Amino acid sequence: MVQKRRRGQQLENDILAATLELIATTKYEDLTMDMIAKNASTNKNVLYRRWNSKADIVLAALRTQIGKFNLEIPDTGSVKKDLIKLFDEIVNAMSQMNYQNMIGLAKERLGGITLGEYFDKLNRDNYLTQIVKKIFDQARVRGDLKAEMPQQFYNIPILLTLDALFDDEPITKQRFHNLVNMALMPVYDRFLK
Amino acid sequence: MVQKRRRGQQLENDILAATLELIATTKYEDLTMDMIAKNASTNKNVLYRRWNSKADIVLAALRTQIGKFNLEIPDTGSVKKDLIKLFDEIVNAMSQMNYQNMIGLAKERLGGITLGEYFDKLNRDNYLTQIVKKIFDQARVRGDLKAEMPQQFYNIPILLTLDALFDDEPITKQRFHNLVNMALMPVYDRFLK
DNA sequence: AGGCTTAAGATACCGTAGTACCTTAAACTA
DNA sequence: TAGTTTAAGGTACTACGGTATCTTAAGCCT
Repeated sequence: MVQKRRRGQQLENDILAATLELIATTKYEDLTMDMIAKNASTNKNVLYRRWNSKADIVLAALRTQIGKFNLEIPDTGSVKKDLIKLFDEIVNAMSQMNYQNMIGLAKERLGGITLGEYFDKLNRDNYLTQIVKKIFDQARVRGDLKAEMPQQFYNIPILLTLDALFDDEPITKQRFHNLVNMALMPVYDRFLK
Repeated sequence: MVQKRRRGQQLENDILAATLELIATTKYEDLTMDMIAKNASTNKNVLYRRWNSKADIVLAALRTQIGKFNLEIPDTGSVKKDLIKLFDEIVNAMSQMNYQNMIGLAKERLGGITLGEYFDKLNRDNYLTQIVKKIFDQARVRGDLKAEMPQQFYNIPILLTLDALFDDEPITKQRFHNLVNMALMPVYDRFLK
């Protein structure tokens, strides 16, 4: 029985699903483009026609899952409470699904992405930073903003989160609460009424 | 005339010098281990006996230069002034030597190092973080420390510096002053008398 | 239905990081 | 000085990211 030839979005979805399937059991450095192609019953060329690199396809696959987390944009009326709620949701989301050991996985599996690739994306399409910006948009609408914050400051949460991921301490709500209270709010308070 | 066979430290120095020579004109991704080996008149095996990866050898080579900057540990009697002085020295050092375009170079040439490799080193042997720790050691000796700071907080300067390197704004003293005043001191003040 | 265009399938290829393995010079030991 | 150990030199190899090129199926247009 010959497999019907898939096209377009259908094929793309299948490839990302195949990538996710592999990344659940294989660390990033050990994951090969040929493995992805084979698991999706296709070949490397098809991958490279859609994505520019291994990092790209893996990030794309992970992003489909981040979407499923369906993180609400917190809107408690306070930037600090919004941030706490956001990180709580992240910790919750991580402990769900088959993401129990996601910290170790993220470390191992994202570890192979290069700094250039990473920082390139940081400002463009980083999910956490987008949410932080939205939290400040809400504050602006409420009139809670005293001054506009330099763009770079919106990156601080993801920088600290990433740094936290890569050291060997466990990721807990408490730890993020400390980050919010001791590292984020002291900085952000300056821009808030 | 046959080249005498070099050994030990002598060989190691030659290899790092050869690496630096190449990295001055070649971006990280385009630099090959064979190029380094050839330029040092040796072979890849010798490199891999001393360093574990291309990232390792390149970072080691760059570190020899950072050493030459001979950054003094600032000791002004105030953490804030120490940090300002430190970043001023860094900007000065960067504008010296043939480091005029070092920002672009660092971006291009370090961009190929992976996140894992980078964060792995961050806590272990990051030069900037070491200096920040020393600045706090001095504060501790002076009795200026109200409470011990979590380890992760010593990383904030290098994280912000790296993030600044990878966006497209020019690196200036003013920019670092803003970072110190608006992002670092609000966090650190909590631990200072 | 027949012809055309697009993109998937398949295979072969290149370059480089990293390894295996053997030879040989340098340094150490007696 | 002879013998031994250590590490450098040299060559060949593997594996994987990424590319080139050709064939062929799917979808579209008339």
